[in-house]
Amino acid sequence: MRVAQLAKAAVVSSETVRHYTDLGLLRPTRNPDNGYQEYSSTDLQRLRFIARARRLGFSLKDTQQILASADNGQAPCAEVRDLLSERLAALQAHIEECQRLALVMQNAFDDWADKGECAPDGQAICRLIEDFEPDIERRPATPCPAH
Amino acid sequence: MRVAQLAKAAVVSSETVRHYTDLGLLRPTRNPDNGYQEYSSTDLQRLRFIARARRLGFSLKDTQQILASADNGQAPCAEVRDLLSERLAALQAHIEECQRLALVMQNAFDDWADKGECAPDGQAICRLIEDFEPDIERRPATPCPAH
DNA sequence: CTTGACCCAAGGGCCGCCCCCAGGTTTTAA
DNA sequence: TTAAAACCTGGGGGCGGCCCTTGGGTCAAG
Repeated sequence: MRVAQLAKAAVVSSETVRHYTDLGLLRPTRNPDNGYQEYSSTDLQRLRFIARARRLGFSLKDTQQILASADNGQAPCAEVRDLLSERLAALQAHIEECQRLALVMQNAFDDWADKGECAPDGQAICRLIEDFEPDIERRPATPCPAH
Repeated sequence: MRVAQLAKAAVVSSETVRHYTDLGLLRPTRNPDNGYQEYSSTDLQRLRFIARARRLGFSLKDTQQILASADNGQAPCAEVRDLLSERLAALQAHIEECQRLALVMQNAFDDWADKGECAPDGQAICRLIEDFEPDIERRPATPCPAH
């Protein structure tokens, strides 16, 4: 199979296939006539595996590691379980961080409903923001402003 | 003020100050003797403004836009309110996406508790993952795997 | 024989910084 | 007074996970 066929079979873009190939996650051979990449059914299996792993919340690096273990003939299940619980914990922390931010935003929004426009007094930039600093401790910036 | 002093005063890193300067958010003058950047108290005000805006969930680009309006003598309040509600909506969507993912992960984790190790049958990579494809429709990959 | 669909590699772009380099400047303390 | 420590400069690369572009080469259908 060539790039586009593989991509279609696994429902990802050709770019993604190329990207994974560059990362060494897929290992096509070369057609010596034209230099095209030739993917095997094993590559399709790997690609589907990667897609599933991504949907399960694993990073590409995680997936790389899992595949490497499997390539070494080791059953990666234990590793997979550990990784998953790490990723899940991190995701939950991330969610909480986002929720805190959402609260802050909601509060600001409600707060601002009554306040009028900035008098452009030449001093302030926007009092809505400048006067805003609630009971919130120092927090980092936007955790992940939604893609 | 020079970079480090400004950074300290606004509780951000010097790198951040430099970054914002590169983006044109801060506009220091040059000390002709040594080429150092010289920041004014206006820059400090702007920097604090930016930091607050970031803590409120605005992107740098948003902030840039807001500052540009203010620089043009326009009261940016309306814009700011609109932007905030957009950002909030996006963040909530993001949170929901993350929560869906967390559920999937949790389900997989529970599911896997009983299943044993992969028999390294030379075929499968890791059945935990390969056999996993629950009632979940096609979803994109990891929304934002927690920094 | 041309059109259009595919292939290639290499590079930049996104976001918001952080970190490193090599070299010049300023400040502090011995 | 001098040496070390701490600062400054510009430019570049890195993070993640791709997407998109450029400038080619290849190939199937009409």
